Amino acid sequence: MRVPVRVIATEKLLNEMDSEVFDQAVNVATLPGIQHRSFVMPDGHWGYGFPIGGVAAFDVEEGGVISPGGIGYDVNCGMRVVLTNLTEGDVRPHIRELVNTLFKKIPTGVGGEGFVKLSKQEFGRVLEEGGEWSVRNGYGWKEDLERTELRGMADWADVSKVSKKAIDRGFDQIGTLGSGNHYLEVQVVKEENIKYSEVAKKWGIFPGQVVVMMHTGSRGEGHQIATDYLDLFLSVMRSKYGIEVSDKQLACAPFYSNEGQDYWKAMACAVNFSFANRQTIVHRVREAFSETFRKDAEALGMSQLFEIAHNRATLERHQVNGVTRQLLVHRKGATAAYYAGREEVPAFFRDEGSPVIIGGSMETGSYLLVAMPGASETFCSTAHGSGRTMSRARAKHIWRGEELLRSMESRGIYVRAQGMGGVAEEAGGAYKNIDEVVEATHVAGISRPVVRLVPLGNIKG
DNA sequence: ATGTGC
Repeated sequence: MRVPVRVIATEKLLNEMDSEVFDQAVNVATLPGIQHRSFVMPDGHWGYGFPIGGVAAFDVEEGGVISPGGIGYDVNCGMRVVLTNLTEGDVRPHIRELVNTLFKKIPTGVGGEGFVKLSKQEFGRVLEEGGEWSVRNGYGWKEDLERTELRGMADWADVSKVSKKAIDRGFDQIGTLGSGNHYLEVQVVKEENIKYSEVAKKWGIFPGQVVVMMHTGSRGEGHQIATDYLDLFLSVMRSKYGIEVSDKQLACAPFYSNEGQDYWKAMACAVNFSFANRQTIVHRVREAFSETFRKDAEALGMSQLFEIAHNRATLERHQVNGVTRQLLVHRKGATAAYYAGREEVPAFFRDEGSPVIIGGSMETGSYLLVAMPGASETFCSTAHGSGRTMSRARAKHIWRGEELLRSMESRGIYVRAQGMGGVAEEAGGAYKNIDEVVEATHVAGISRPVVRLVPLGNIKG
């Protein structure tokens, strides 16, 4: 091990973690160029190579590596929140119509095709321009970009580093949600769930308000790019760069190598795909609300609060032992928490720090938080979700999709899903207690809860 | 996560 491992958790969460998490965090701590600590966030669980909830930063000037396993197959998977000026009283009577309209307008499920029809050449521009492309083509508002990480565009993207296969998989998937734990949810702000009213008010959040949250990523595009470069790194890692790893799933290459740079530029294309994807979905969400409530999206106050990813590597400056270094921070199932004073904080949030979006299960709710200065310890990182407590197979054994839908509807949550198996897999009971995860990040001083959001309606794959 | 596994 080149650095120690640090797990951020309460005792209960620590006891719930599978033992593979610790083995994996130890493996990560052996990789070339790693700095300070190999971290696990409180929602950590077993993943491909690196744990989900893993954070590792590599000094790129000192032979530090880039590793697809530290980023995840779903490159730049992330969260976006759009506000409305509607209240629970406005929306509840129309929730079925609203959710059905959303379900019709936003394709869900594996292999779902979007409504955006493009030539493969034009698709290259999507991969290089991300959310900028979407907004320029009428999918979203210019000000959405001011409230998106990196302004919705990783500007180092180079489409020539992306395989034809990846292009073929991605070019018809813009504006699609996907499957698994990806979802789009209509949520409500209950007065008693506002935890930090000063910041909530500044962000335009009020008691009774309805907001929209989504969780999706780079679909087949990012998956293929990750697959392509995992293969490439495996073939050169030992022979060309002499890097020995304890687990093949930790395939990596020096950041400043031909292969490392090619993946860095291809990864940015997957990042841009996911920005364009979520941006285009926001456009459809506004259309669905407009149709249901017979008002323009502007009149419905549908401005974007924020969007932030939890599966990416980013070049950032951090202090290590009092020296500022250029680090490649890998966050896999970990949200960036840029506290006030960091250059990454968008202008609107400069005084309080960046929002953090932590998605929970469709039964239990989600959180908005704000980054805290203690995140300087974790390379500006915090948790990203609840974290599963059991396999999808086990969840399907315990719950029946149809039954769960009926039970949720009786509790005021209307869900539309592509398949009933997927519903059972995502049962609230298959996840850790999100309140506990959030509390662990607060106690650690890395992020502070602003509001807990509870579901009214949800669409999923 | 994924045109879901070999």
